[in-house]
Amino acid sequence: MTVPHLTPAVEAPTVAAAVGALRHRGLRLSAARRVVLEALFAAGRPVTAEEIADGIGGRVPPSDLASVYRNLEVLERLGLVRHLHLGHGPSLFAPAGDHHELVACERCGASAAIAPRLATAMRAAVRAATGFEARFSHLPLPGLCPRCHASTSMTGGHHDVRTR
Amino acid sequence: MTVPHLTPAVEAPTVAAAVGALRHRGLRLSAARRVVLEALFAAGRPVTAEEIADGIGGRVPPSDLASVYRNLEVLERLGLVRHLHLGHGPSLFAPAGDHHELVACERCGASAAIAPRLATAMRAAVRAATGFEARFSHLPLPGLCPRCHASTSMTGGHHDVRTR
DNA sequence: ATGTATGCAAACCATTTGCAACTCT
DNA sequence: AGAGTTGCAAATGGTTTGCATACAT
Repeated sequence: MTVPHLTPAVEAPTVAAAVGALRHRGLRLSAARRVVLEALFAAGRPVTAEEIADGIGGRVPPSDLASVYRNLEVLERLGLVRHLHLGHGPSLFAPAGDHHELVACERCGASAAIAPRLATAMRAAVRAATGFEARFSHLPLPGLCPRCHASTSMTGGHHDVRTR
Repeated sequence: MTVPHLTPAVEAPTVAAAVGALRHRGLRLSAARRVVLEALFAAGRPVTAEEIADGIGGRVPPSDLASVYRNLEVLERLGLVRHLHLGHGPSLFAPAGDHHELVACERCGASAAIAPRLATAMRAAVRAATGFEARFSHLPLPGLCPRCHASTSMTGGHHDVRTR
């Protein structure tokens, strides 16, 4: 899977930003909260709330799923986290650091960044044609990754398959 | 209860196509099945399974939700129906007749068709830039309708708001 | 007659909420 | 001290499944 942002093992900027934003709103940096942040950065790719609660494969301590959701919501409101949908399956969460616009595979979830120039061009074209303002950050531009597209072609044209 | 509804002009081709496809697969055209088809066409817009079960505002007889889902799945497998997602909220179902590519508002669900020419151009651009094959039929191209975009601007730049 | 489809209830998954206990600041 | 948080359990909303009955062919 292509992940648009390489996140080094830096916890500092994350927690630093979090502390500032949290304090500024009279909120606390609790242990559980920090773990959610760490999990998001440790994963290095968009992850589900459940993956975070499970501890990202042992890289961070496991925590309560309900609290994970609550903290993700808080962090998202603060602009530190964002979530995105792929159509089927649970929402994915990622650090908000880099607001990439993405194209994602409907079938396997792989994603790739869309160059700002291209995103802007498409936005203009869509605006001119429909009046809508296209955005590919919350909901990615949908499509099929090269591999899935290839396998679709091989199998011969077939209808969508629910992958849940 | 028998609801004596007037058959809209569009029912004929629908049911005709359905009968053919169903029979061809050894499936039956039951009353409940026909009602789902009629509901889809009577609605004139993508609708939720629940709306269909509720009878599309009295225009078709209400039916069991589980059966509606089962029938939608059958009809979709036959290529008579398709479903699409808007990110939040339930899936929407529509007749598969016209395979429009759509742009949909993330906030209010409004949608508009994307001209084939534009869709093709974007597909080519995305393919060249990312290798992905863009598709806007199952998952629409995401964005904001003119109204929601305007209200967003007025309110001053703010983060996504969950509208569920 | 016979395999399909239906209706109802129960199960499921992702997510949210109520609430008493707890802990940052 | 006291508001913000947590963990656990229970509630939600959307969708699926088990099963005995009813129906299309």
